[in-house]
Amino acid sequence: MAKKTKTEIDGSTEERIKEAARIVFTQKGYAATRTRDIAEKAGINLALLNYYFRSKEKLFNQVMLEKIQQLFGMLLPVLSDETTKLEKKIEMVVANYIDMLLANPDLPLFVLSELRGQKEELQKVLPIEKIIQNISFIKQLQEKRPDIQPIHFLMNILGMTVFPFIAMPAFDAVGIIKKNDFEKLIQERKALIPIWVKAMIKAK
Amino acid sequence: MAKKTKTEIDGSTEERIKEAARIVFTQKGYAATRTRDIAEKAGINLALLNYYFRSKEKLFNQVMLEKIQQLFGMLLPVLSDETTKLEKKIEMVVANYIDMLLANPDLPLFVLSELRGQKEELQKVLPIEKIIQNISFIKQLQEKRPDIQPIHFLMNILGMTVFPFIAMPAFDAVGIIKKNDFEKLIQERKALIPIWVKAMIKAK
DNA sequence: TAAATAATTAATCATTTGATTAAAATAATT
DNA sequence: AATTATTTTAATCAAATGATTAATTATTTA
Repeated sequence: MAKKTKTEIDGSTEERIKEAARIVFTQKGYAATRTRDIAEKAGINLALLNYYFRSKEKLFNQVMLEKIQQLFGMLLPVLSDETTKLEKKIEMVVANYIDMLLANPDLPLFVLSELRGQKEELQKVLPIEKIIQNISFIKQLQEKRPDIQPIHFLMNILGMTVFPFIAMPAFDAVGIIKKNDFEKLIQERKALIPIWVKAMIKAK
Repeated sequence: MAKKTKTEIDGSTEERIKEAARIVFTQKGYAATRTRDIAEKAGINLALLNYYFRSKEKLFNQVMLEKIQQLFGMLLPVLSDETTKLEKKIEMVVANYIDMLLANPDLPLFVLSELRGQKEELQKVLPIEKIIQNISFIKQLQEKRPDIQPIHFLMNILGMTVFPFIAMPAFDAVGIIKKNDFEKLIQERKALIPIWVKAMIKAK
């Protein structure tokens, strides 16, 4: 932790470094990111980065934890709400998630690819054991379809929602989808995915 | 291209380097890969790598082209076959794709995350413009559901099939899924995804 | 205002890393 | 066998890069 003082409590320097780090890390990944790039983007001297964050890895871990929270954190509140019924939950999760992803299109690819690298510190900090157990979403699915593992439907929702954002750079690089059409496509999916998920829950 | 001679036509040295490169690049990504790692894994002197492939980037491009082919190449033959009807195509694509992915679990995350980096050479080599147009799969979908863009269903199939492999490292790092359960889950999906896709094509 | 603390910078280190070179070992050709 | 060409290695280079240090500037505090 950097020592706090009035000058940077308002977030000026430390926060500017972190914001630059968010952008560069997310765009290029940990290994391809140079601390000099972050410093330049933040408009500060390279030494300041180490002054505030000690090392590239420490800075990365802070950013990464945020990003993991951002990517997974939204799911629990909705999925574990006891008062909302299954169909409504599906609609809410998909709509919320798509909105978040449209605001952070390269978030999933960043988090999922960096998690492959197994930064030790990170996997401990996640209390996701509860996520799978306590959330009522799982129970609701089990009631409707006791013959199919609930995790399947969760993967289907996430897959259909998140995959387009993961594949977008590839599709874009190849010219399948023009940047502009993408958002339109995604907006359509916001309405369609809940319909599809409900259909597949019923499907025999 | 390296000069060919009897000794390495059988693939000994050059192929051993390439095979090591496939493994290391796929596991760690381009930026995090050190040519020394590849050399060590191949059991050869570092200079040999440059002797055969000139540079890290040239070696990577060769591997990457293979991997792209591996990831996308399988789709066209099945999807564009005029004689196979839609339902059968869905079953075949899912089954073939899952088998391929089980044999190459980190292929999608590797290709999709590296494609984000926009290596110029690569995107030109792909004649995927035809893929979207000529394949009869698209037409078959349009006949059944003229009210929905066919690309949606393609994304659903790919998303439900590929996403588990992309999210697996994350789920694994967090302990959601034990390595062993994963393959069982995937095998279940081989039968389930076609059922789900057919259901969502009918869904109104 | 003076002293002390914090923030910032320029210069520099030490390591890593992709790549090259020159020589040695191996294989092919005559 | 002698010569030539190819393959392989050890040693080294040069650039990139994460990090540190010592000095300078700005801010806070007494």
